[in-house]
Amino acid sequence: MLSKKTKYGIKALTFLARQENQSPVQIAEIAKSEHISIKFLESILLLLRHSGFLGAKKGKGGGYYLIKDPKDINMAHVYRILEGPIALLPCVSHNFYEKCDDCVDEASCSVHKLMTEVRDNTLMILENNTLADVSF
Amino acid sequence: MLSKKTKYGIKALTFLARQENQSPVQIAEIAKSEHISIKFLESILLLLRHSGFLGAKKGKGGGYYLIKDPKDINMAHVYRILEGPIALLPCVSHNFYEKCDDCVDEASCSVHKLMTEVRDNTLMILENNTLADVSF
DNA sequence: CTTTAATCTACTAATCCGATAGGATAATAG
DNA sequence: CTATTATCCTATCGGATTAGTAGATTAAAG
Repeated sequence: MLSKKTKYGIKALTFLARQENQSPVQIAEIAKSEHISIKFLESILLLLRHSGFLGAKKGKGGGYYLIKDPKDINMAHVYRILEGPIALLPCVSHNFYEKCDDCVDEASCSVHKLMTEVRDNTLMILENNTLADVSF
Repeated sequence: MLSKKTKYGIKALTFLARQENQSPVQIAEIAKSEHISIKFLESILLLLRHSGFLGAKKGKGGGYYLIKDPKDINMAHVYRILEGPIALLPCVSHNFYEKCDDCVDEASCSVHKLMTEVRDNTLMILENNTLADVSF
C-alpha cells in the first residue's frame, strides 16, 4: 500500500504542474486545495525540494514552485524518492538490493520469480509516465 | 513492500507443490527447509487452510497438504488472502474499495490515474500465474 | 524593522508486523 | 484405554513505521 506521504507528494506536484505560471505557491494553499494537513505537507515539500524537484522562496510572496518541466519529471524517480523501492521485495530491487536471509537460492525461489515479473512491469509503467502525463 | 507473511506463505505453498506425493508434510519440516520461524509459519498455514488452499491432518503422520492441483491455484487469489488488496490504494481496489477522504474528484486525481494503471498490470500478471507456474 | 512564509528539529499517538508462549484438541499407534 | 504426536487457537509483546503536531529559527519583501 502506498503511504500518504507518496500520495500527498504526487498530489502536490500535480497541483504545481497545473499552475498557469510558475510563481511560488504557499504550502497552505496546496494543503487547503488538496485537503492535506499543512504541517505534514510541509515535510513532504521539503523532501521534494531537497531531492531537486522543487524550489522554494521564503518570506512575502514566497512558496514552492516546480524547478523542471513536468514533461521531464519521471514518475519512477518521484516514486523512489517518496515511497522507496519499486520492487515489493529487497531481493528483487535494483536500487535497494538486499539478500533475503531466509533464502538459500534466489534462482529457484518462486516468490523471487513472481515478484521480479511484477517489478519489471511496474517499473516500466512508472518510467513511461511523466508528471505531465498524469497531471493532464 | 511484501510482508513476510505473504512471502513465507507462497514459499510454503511452493514447497508443498514440489512434493512428490500428496501425503501430509509437517510444519516443522517446511519451516526448517525454508528457514522460517515455526510458530509464525503455523499461523500462516492455518490461514491458508481456512482459505481453502490446504488440508490438514492431526496426530502422528499428520501435517499439511495441498487440496487443489497447483495448476488450479491462481496467484492473485493467494496474494489477496495473504497480503490483502493488489491495488496500492484503496480507491483503486476492486475487492477492497474505499473512497479517499481527501480526494474530491477521483476522475481528475493524478495518483488515482497512475495507480490504476499499475494495478491493472500487476493484477494481470498475478492472474496469469498459477502456483505450478512459479514452482517449476 | 515588521510581517510573512519557509526551514528544521523534536515529539507523540496510533497502528502494524513478526514473533513467541502455552494450553486445547484431535488423530494415531500400541 | 493410554501415550504420543501434531495441528488448533488465543493472547501477548517489543519494535518499527506512519501520520500528524509543536515551536523556535531563518530569510525575504515592503
